[in-house]
Amino acid sequence: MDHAGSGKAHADVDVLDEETAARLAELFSALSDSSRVRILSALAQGEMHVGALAHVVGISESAVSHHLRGLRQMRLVRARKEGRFVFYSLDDDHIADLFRCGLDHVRHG
Amino acid sequence: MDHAGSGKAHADVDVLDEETAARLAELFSALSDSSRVRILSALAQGEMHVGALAHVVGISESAVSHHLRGLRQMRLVRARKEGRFVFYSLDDDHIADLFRCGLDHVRHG
DNA sequence: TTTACATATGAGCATATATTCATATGTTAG
DNA sequence: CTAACATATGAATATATGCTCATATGTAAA
Repeated sequence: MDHAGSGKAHADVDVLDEETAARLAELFSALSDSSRVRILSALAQGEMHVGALAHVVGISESAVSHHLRGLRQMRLVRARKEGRFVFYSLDDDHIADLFRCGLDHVRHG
Repeated sequence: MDHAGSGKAHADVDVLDEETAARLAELFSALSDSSRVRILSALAQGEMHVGALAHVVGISESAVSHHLRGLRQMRLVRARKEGRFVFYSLDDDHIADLFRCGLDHVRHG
């Protein structure tokens, strides 16, 4: 009996289950594009509206909006309407932590 | 004078420069696939050879090998040859940290 | 109202990526 | 040597992804 009908493929190693792995991959996937990374790095300094983000990051407002949609759906950013502007900010400090954690590895890894 | 000829697009917000952003995105990109996430979660428990990883993760040895190549190039995993086997392990503890950091967000985020 | 502005969104395209298959390389056993 | 095994790798394919363009929605000013 080398494996039972449980979720684990092998008794002696417990891999992340497929669902958790998929969600984790999805999270990292949200950070796997340089435009999104720059958007988030800008938002790490305070809220900013779409047009300003586009200007600062250097891509079109449409592209920014598309990215923000994904980031919103993953609850990485939060939107606040003010007149015809929509200000975005990081949803919580946890995001910035994850961000810094990656930066550490990139810089002196 | 709202902007000089420096690397920054706007004086009052410093976005990550494109190169650093690209490297950070590349790092997260390495973790943006559920198969790779499961491979790394397995290696977090100790070194393992390719065939075992394939069995545990549930994808072909070829697919595992392709993934490991990318992970090796990004210095996320390290290879050790022993006879005809090649044992892989996480390159450093920093990887596991980044991993846990993401898991925290997924679980109680 | 009309006009201009700010953002959102769907379609289309071009590129990237994950997997499979076939094959190559390298190792051990007979 | 040959044969079986373990891993690596290139090609091909299918799917995913990022961007642009056109357009839609919503807000504010004239």
